Amino acid sequence: MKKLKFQQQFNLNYSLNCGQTFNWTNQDDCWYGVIKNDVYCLKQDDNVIYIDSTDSDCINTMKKYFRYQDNYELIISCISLDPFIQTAIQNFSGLRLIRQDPWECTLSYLCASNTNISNIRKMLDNLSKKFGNRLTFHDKQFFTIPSPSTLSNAYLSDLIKCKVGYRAKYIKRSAVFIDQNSYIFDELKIMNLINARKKLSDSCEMFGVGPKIADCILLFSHDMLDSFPIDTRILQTIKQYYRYLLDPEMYKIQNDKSTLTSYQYEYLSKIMIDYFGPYAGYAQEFLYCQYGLSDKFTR
DNA sequence: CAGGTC
DNA sequence: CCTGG
Repeated sequence: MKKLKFQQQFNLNYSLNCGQTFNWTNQDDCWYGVIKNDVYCLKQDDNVIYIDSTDSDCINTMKKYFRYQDNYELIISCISLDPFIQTAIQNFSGLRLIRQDPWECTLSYLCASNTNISNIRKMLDNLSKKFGNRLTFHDKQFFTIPSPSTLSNAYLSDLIKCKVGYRAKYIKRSAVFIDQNSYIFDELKIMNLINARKKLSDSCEMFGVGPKIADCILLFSHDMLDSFPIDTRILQTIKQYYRYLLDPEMYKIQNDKSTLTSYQYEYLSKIMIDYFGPYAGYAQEFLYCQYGLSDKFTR
C-alpha cells in the first residue's frame, strides 16, 4: 500500500464517477480500475489517496492520471466567472480532470454516442471481458481494455455480441486505423484544438468520431484543457444559463431537439472557450456534474 | 429518450 | 441507427 498526498484539493469520488471514465467500480469501500495492463485499488482519506496496485510505479502513474501537476487553485480561480459555475465548483470541489490513455479514451467514447453512462460502462465491460487480458488482483478478476490490434482482428459479429449495436463498425474501423497509425495521437498533441478536432472528426478513417467525441478525446487524453465538449446536458445548460453570450441569430437556430450541425457546434464551442478561457474543459466538467444534480442521475 | 454520427 | 430503462 502506497500513498500519494495532494497539495491542493482533490476528490476521488467525483473525479472517477463524473462521466469522464467508465471502467472504475466501487467495491469493498475501494475504487478498482484497470489502466493499460495494471489494476489499481484506490481509497481516499483527506487529501491522501492510498494505492494498492500491480503497478510498481503506481505513484507516478497516478500522478499523471489525476493531473497532479495541475495548479488546481489557479484553474478554479480562472473559471469562477459567474454564480452558476461557482455553485457547481462548490458542489463538486476537488473534481479533477483525468489524463487517460488515448486509445482507451477513444474506445470509451466510441461507445458513448446516443446512450447513457450505465450502458457505456456495460459496453466497455463486455468488450474488455471478451477481448481484453484477464488480470487477478485481491482475488478478483479484472480485464484490460482491448488493444487496437486485438479489435482490428475481431469479427463484427463478436463485437455486436458485446451489445455495442451500430457502434461495432465504428469500433472495428477505428481500431484498424489506430493499429496502423498510432502515431496520429502524437501528431494531435502538437496541434491546436480546432485543427486537432477537425483532423479527428473529418477523418473518414476515424469512423464514428464527430466533433463532440473528438473534443472528449482531446480533453481527456491529449491535455487540451481548453476543449469544451458540447453534449445534450451542456447544450441545455448553455441555453438556460449562458444564452446571453450567444448571438440571437444563432440561438434561434437550435431550439428543437435535433443534433447540432457542425457549424453550430463549432460556434458554440468557440463562444464557451472564449468565455471560460484556457481551462474551459474544467468548467465543462463542473457544469456537466451540476446538470446531473438537477436531473435524474443515471449511473 | 439517453454524453452523436454517418 | 443498437440497446436498455
